[in-house]
Amino acid sequence: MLFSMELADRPRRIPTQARSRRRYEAILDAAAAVFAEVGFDAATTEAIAARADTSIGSLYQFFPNKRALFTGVAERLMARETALFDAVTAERAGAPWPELLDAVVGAFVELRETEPAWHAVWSSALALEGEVKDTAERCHQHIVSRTAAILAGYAPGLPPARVEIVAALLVETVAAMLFASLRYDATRARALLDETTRMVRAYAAEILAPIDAK
Amino acid sequence: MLFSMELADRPRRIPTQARSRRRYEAILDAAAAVFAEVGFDAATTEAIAARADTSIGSLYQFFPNKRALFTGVAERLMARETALFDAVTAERAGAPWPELLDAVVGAFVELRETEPAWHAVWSSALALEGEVKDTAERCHQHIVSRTAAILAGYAPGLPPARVEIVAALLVETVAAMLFASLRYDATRARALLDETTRMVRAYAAEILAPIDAK
Amino acid sequence: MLFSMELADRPRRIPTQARSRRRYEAILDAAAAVFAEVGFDAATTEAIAARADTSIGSLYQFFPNKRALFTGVAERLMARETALFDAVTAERAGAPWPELLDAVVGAFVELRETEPAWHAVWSSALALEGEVKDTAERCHQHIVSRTAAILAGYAPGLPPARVEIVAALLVETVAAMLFASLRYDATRARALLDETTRMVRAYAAEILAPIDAK
Amino acid sequence: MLFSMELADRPRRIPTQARSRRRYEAILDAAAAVFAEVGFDAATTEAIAARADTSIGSLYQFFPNKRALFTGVAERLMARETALFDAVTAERAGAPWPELLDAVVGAFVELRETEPAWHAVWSSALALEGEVKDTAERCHQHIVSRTAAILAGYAPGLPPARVEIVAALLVETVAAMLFASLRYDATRARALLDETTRMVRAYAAEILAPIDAK
DNA sequence: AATGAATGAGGCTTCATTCAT
DNA sequence: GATGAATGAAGCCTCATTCAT
Repeated sequence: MLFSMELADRPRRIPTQARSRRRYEAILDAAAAVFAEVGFDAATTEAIAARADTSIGSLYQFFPNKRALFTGVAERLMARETALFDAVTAERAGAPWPELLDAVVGAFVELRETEPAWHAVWSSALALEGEVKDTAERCHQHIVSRTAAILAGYAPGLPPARVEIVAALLVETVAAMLFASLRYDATRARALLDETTRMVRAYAAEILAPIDAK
Repeated sequence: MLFSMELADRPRRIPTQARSRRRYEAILDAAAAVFAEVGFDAATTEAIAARADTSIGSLYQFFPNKRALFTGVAERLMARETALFDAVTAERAGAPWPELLDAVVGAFVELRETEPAWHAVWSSALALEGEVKDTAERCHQHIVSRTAAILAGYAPGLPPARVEIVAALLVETVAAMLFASLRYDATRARALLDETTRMVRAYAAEILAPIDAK
Repeated sequence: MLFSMELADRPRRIPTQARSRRRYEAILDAAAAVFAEVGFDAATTEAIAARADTSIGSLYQFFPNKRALFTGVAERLMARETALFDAVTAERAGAPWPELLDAVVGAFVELRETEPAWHAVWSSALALEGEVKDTAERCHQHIVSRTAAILAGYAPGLPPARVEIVAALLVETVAAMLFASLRYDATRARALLDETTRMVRAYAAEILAPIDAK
Repeated sequence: MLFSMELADRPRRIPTQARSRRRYEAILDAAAAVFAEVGFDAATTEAIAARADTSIGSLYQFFPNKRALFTGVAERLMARETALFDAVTAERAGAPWPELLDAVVGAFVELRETEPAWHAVWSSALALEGEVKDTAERCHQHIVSRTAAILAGYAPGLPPARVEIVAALLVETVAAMLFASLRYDATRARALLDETTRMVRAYAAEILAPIDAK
């Protein structure tokens, strides 16, 4: 009550001491695993604590409530996602558009396979109210903006409003197909994603073409 | 005990008498509204009963459990969706591809605006186990298959395997953007969907073109 | 409220019209069957109505509540039991004691096999409060008194207080073994009951002997 | 989910720490009292928790469900019963038969007066499915077997099959009269049990006599 | 009288969160 | 800080009973 900010859906504080830090990460890993396995609602704080080899008491030392745990997992994932996007695009600055596209999609396919909570986070993040939603939207928006900036570089003639919406569509589409492909077996998932890049390339070609043509 | 075989996620009985039928539909509507507002897990059977202006007792007379309620909502929606798809495509049989595409997207935009549970159903249906998942998958598969058939008509030279994956991508993409657009304000939602049809057209053009060209 | 006697755990009225009478008996039979199968608590009024091929509405026309249903079953059984005891003992009035004993035990074994609710009634009747308990006690007491009277005939020198307790023990023992034998398979049940009569005979011999001896 | 294998009707864990142990026993005592007062079905977990001066939460920390609570009460009672029987019979090994009989009956009369749940447990244990039934049957069988062994010592000439059924009858009879006497006032209960020992003695005398005679 | 849909109190159980040790 | 026992609000669901038709 006195420290009402503790009620927020955020970690109480991110510890810096090595020991605490380790425990904090262990809890986050456990939470990611449990959320991934059963989803936000079915996940229990006790299961997470057990998975992290700690007590619920300790868990609540770091996270004021269950949503904060989810927020923690989400934020860590979003940070990685943002960093990955920035890294991949920085690395290929100036590369031909299709190559860039492939690189980004490839990187995210890998990310999705590495991060167990990827599916759980993206399917709940936007449904949940509060912090998580904001974080997710911030992450999404960052990627869209960066995409728009890159796109503007490739198609300088495109009006900014259009750039913005095209970027949004690209990001939404790739994210959605990454998501959808989880429902497919490995082979078909691969095929769906390959076909996605083909679609996006065809689309990008049309958008970039007229400008080149003129 | 009496209804021991009715553990399935299906209505106990679907009433035919006008009065009961009305109540049954009212419960389904209420369930759709509540699921739409708070999602499957946060929805309470009591809230649904209250919304339907009935008692929980009555609710449980029709539906043996909460999942059955969701299944009911989902199946009604899926049935409408399937019917809508079939109607729209039948009506434009033979129409130029872009026109067909616009008609389908338009119809689904409207459906989504009419059906409050659309979002809730599609976001939970595939996550839930049992009946619902099957129904959702059947519905999805039906639309993909029909799309594939139509597509094959427009591009007779395309190998069947390719047709299948392209159809899947088209359906997934349109569905996903319908879904994503819910997070946008009306204007930007419109823009996103318009841009989606543009993307899909560009992609379709590329797929259909080589065949025409040859 | 106005007719507060309707709250009693008794049938509302025992119908005399043939049609109603038939339905009343059907309900009682159904109740007996259901109570026998699952016990008082697990029995549902709906299951009983269904078993009797009537509606719950009709059921409640005859019986004001579930306990009344049980009371009805119990009373019918008790009446039969009392009548049976009286008939068997009347028939063998003056017969040698062991013969009488065998006849009574035999008759009750048969009764128990004919009346599905026998076990259910006796195991719940005394646990339940109210009407049923009274009826059961009345029935039990009737049989004990009659047994005492008979016993007094065979052993005129026995002080009345002793006669009473011996009669009670005899009745309790036979009833209890009838009850216990239900937990045994047919062969062992038979053996247990045979052994019971042997025990009772040995006991009776000792009680009657001193008097004969003098 | 975490305790998914603990669906059995057994305690989740039996605590060893003094404090928890005390609470565990308090819950068991409360359960015994409530089951004794109203029976298994009418007992509510909430009433048990209240009686134990705890919250339901705590109750469910030890017992996964209501049946487990009953099983706990039953097993504790059965253990005491078995131990008591063994102690009493061991103590009088070789004593004359009537003395042994009196000692056992006396011990059980006392046990029944000390254990409030005695009646409730024995009247429900065999009706319930699962763990409880098994435990009850094991306990009963143990006492019957021990009785048979003792009996065989007193009457070495008796064929084993007969020993078995006689032992069963003795145990059933004593148990049943212990049970029946609960429905009597103190004086008459005493009288019934005294008469029971008289009956059993007469019976035993007859069984043991022929052998002595030869 | 008969029907069976409607009612809602109340039971069991889970699980996020607190707090004494 | 760490622990994990304790708490109790809240959800799902059943079923005895009522009442409109």
